[in-house]
Amino acid sequence: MSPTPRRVSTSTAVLPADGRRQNLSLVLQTLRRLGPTSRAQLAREVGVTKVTMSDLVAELIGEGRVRDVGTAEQAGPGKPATLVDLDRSGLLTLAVDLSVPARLQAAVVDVTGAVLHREERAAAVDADEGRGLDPAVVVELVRSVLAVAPHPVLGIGIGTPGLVDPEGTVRTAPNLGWTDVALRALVAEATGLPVLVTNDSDAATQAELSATPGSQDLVLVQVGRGVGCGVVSGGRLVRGAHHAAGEIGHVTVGTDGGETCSCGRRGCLETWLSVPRLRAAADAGEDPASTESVVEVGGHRLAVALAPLVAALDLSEVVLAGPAALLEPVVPVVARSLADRLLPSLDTPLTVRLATSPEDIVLRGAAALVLWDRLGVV
Amino acid sequence: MSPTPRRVSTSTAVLPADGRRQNLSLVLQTLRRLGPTSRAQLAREVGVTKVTMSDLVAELIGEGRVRDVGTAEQAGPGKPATLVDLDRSGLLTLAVDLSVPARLQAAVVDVTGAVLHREERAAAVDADEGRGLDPAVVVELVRSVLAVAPHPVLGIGIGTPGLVDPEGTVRTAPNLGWTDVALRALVAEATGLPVLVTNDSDAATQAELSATPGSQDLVLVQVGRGVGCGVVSGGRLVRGAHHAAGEIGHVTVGTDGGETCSCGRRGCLETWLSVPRLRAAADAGEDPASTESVVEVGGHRLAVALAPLVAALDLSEVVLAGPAALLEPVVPVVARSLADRLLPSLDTPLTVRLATSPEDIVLRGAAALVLWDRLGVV
DNA sequence: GATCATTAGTTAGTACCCTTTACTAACCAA
DNA sequence: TTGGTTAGTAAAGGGTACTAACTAATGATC
Repeated sequence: MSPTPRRVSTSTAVLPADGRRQNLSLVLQTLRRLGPTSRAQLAREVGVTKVTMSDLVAELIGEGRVRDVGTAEQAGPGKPATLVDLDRSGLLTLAVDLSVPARLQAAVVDVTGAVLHREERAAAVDADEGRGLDPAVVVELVRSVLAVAPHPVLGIGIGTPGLVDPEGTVRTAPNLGWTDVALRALVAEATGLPVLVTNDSDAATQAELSATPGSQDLVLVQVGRGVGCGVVSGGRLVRGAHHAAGEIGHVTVGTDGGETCSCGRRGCLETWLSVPRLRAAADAGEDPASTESVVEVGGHRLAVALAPLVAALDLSEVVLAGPAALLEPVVPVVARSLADRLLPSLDTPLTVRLATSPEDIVLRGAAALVLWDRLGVV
Repeated sequence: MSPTPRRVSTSTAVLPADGRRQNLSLVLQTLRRLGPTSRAQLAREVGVTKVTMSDLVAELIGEGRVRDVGTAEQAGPGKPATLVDLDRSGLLTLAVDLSVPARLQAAVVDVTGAVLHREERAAAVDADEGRGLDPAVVVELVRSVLAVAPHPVLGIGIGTPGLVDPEGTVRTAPNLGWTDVALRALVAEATGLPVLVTNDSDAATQAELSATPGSQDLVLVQVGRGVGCGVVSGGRLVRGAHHAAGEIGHVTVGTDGGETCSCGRRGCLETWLSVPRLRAAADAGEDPASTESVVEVGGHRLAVALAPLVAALDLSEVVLAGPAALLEPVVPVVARSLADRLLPSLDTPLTVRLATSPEDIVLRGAAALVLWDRLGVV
């Protein structure tokens, strides 16, 4: 009766060529999802005719993005299918993780998220003494990895702490001692490649999103020296009015005071929960089950902060990322406190869990963002 | 260096006809934004050639959506423009507001949001006695207004309390005593028109969004018997994993207890802030400036709940909707408490304000949703 | 073993959408 | 009057995806 028309949100006109590119991206996404597939099957999945799909596939084969992988084993009557698949060796990206200054990383990542080659640098950053990270170190690291990359890479993705504007300029990054560093422009000029710069929490969230494609509404909380998060609503990563979405580390939590924070106020989320705090408690052999323990208090306060977010956005998942051993005992605390503070959901209940694979989560997310930007592949 | 390609998020193929429809919608949106405009100007705004724009406009004129409104006064050299504009009289919708059972409303609304004709019904609902609202009342009300509508209407938009699924079935609406009422199907069958059913807070948020098109990231908090909200992130209304986004009334606020709520738990947002509570305090002549006043406490608790949301989504506006006289003193309290609990923004600070025009906000929002669904006009 | 049904993929022709190019119409200014 | 500028239309062309009809290859059935 009211068939909601397929309509997109653009501010500019859609030309036939735009539709074509969209459909090409859709083919790549479908191949990534299904693996080797026949043209006929692809046509059914994407919703075009076999004729059009043959044409689309031919174009992608011509670009080297897709290749023929032989015929399928027979299953039922009819001509056996000739399968095509992503040319996975040709979809490499260079990913950079600046989230830990003492361990700057760059790596060649393939389309599955596997790290093929990695290099690291240690940078000594002391923001208090005005000694920030020299961007030239990043450029050198990128050049070094690029020199040994097996194929030309599709682009460069960089996950960095701090606030990043859409132009790829790092507006402020206290952890790196940066203010208004035009990182994208710098690396792009040095390499001549497309460069994407993103906040590290956003990159991690993108990695999680790629790993669990079913999730459309989740928050990923990254616990490190501080606390940041990435929010996915309706399958889209939230950017925010000032590109500062996810900055929850200095939100006051609770209505009963708290410790004084480095920002000068009291009761910030970071004063309740952080890796240094959890590690100190673990090293001291504190009992995590005790009601007053760091794990108990930190998980509870995180839930207090997340509850309004979960309710207002109707999220289905809360994901914790960071040192797995330290965070694992926090998960049930958060789950319990959230359940205490929210109306139970009618359908599937809220899931609270650790990130599926915390290793290299920023690197993989940065790579995924490049793939998405260049190919429309998630 | 990295020109992010125009790409849309669909799961199905984009055909040229889809692009055409998108472009037609874009013309209507642009006309709504600019008012009477020449074809040449439209072509520049939308990003197609004059030729294509003439064709698009001709099609819209043929459909009766757009009409010629004479030539412009001369301004500079060249042939004077022949202006076209939305045929505003032909873009009527029927909007229904079920948010207050004692005052069910239906109205004919034009494209500017003006209410042309209105009817009301009073329904006595007592959920505790199992006496819910008879959906036939809604159907009768719609029929009655439809009978006197000056033109055929584009569609019917209904704002209702409760949880609404994408099929237009009201899953649960305690205020109406409803469970699984297939409202869309009922009204559509009775009228033969396209029907859209939405949560009332979402409709209100849509109305606010239409009124202030610049805002892309905001939360609208509707305070009534309970508290609900609508969240807009990146210009899109958030739906949530279970179509239950915005249900913040029963989130526990604070870490220091609170009154017992109708839901059985303690410290829910609704126990701190609601219209009955504010009205009782106002009637009792309580001093709103007192630290312990209902206004002070309610505003503070709302800020406690909103702070993590504002930070995580990097919202730029918090809008309060409801009885203006009661809410007006709450605004500065919320603003102050939010500022206390958040890091100050680098750029434009957070705005806290009342809804631009609280009258008929649900009706206008429901109408806006119909326009959006049918025409792609915001 | 021949025929039929079924499925994969291609070829040929068609319809639609937007563009480029070229034109007319209408106005101002010198 | 002539030149310049802008609005709008006409005709032709290229890109995109469609339908219809075909070939190819296989299993099932008689």
